[in-house]
Amino acid sequence: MPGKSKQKDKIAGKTGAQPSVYDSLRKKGHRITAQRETILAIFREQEHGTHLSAEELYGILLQRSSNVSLATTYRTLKLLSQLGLLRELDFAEGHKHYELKQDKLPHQHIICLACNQTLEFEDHFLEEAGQKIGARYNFEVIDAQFKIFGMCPNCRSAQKGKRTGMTRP
Amino acid sequence: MPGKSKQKDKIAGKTGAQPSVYDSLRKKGHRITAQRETILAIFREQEHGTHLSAEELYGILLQRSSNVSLATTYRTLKLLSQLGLLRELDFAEGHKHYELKQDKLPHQHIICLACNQTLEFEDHFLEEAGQKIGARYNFEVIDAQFKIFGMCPNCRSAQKGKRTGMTRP
DNA sequence: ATTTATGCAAAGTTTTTGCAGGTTG
DNA sequence: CAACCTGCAAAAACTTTGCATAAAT
Repeated sequence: MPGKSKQKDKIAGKTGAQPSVYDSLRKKGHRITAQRETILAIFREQEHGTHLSAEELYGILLQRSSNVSLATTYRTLKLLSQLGLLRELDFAEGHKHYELKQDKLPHQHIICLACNQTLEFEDHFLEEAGQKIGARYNFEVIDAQFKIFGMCPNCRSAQKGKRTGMTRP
Repeated sequence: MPGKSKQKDKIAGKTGAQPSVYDSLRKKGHRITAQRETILAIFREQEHGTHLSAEELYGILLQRSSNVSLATTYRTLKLLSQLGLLRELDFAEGHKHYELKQDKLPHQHIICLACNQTLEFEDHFLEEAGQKIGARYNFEVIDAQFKIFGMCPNCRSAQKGKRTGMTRP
């Protein structure tokens, strides 16, 4: 279990962010920078379940004239994922996606291998299972992901009777 | 200039390949080639649960003087995964891993984000859950993967002090 | 004979890194 | 101020692709 040191430090959040985020950063000697705050803010603005790729996030940053470089975008995504603030998702598309890690409403994904469509579904049991299994191996669980890969109804019928190769979107 | 001698790879035969594999290939008009057989044979020789990256597999192919190119290695891994003969695994390391898909002894993974060590655990419940959830969305389930990302006992204590160590091998 | 697969090398994507100069605590 | 972070561009890591030839059905 992570040490829940709920320090009542009145860390004045610059953007009204949850103190836990700052704790997570500082805990390991990382610093709070404008770039990191901007990126976190963008994730918080997204609808629950929205996931962004590094390029997509960078695109949003550009739109806002945020002076965050692509390199920093990647560095930040990696760092925040390792701190457990973001979830790193891989849908076998050749690049990763990231979403805000939320304690409530955990969800999992079902991915169509033909059209890359992803659906989300909730399942509390899986969350618990992840914690339990992690504990069994003495791991500190950062994220548990259940992914179902398959063919969506559309692509299934599209390929029926065909002997075509695979389509690459 | 490359007077390629015949693709005289040891063609299956003694590997006791299951007919279902050939069916899977032929079903969609794919062909059975020496390269594909060699690659499948290598996977069958691995211990249950062993997963190989494209480069690792290519390394093995080179060791055996199998004239399978890296391009074909990639193409074959992708094809076999799409046919459901291999499982494509992504451990957030920047490259994918593949393992033989086996109907019995399904297993899942727990991955250390610091040292990339992976452990396997069996859980039949998760397999069933994947099928059930897939059915709910009318998906044809090709693979269901449950992955737990975290910090292994070793890395947990190593980081207690200060190190941010997140080096890549 | 026709269609599919392979090898090669070049090109494509996605992600990482070295450094000098800014920033944070 | 010392440690940490960032931007930039170059480079690395990984994967895909065009095309001529080879092989499977």
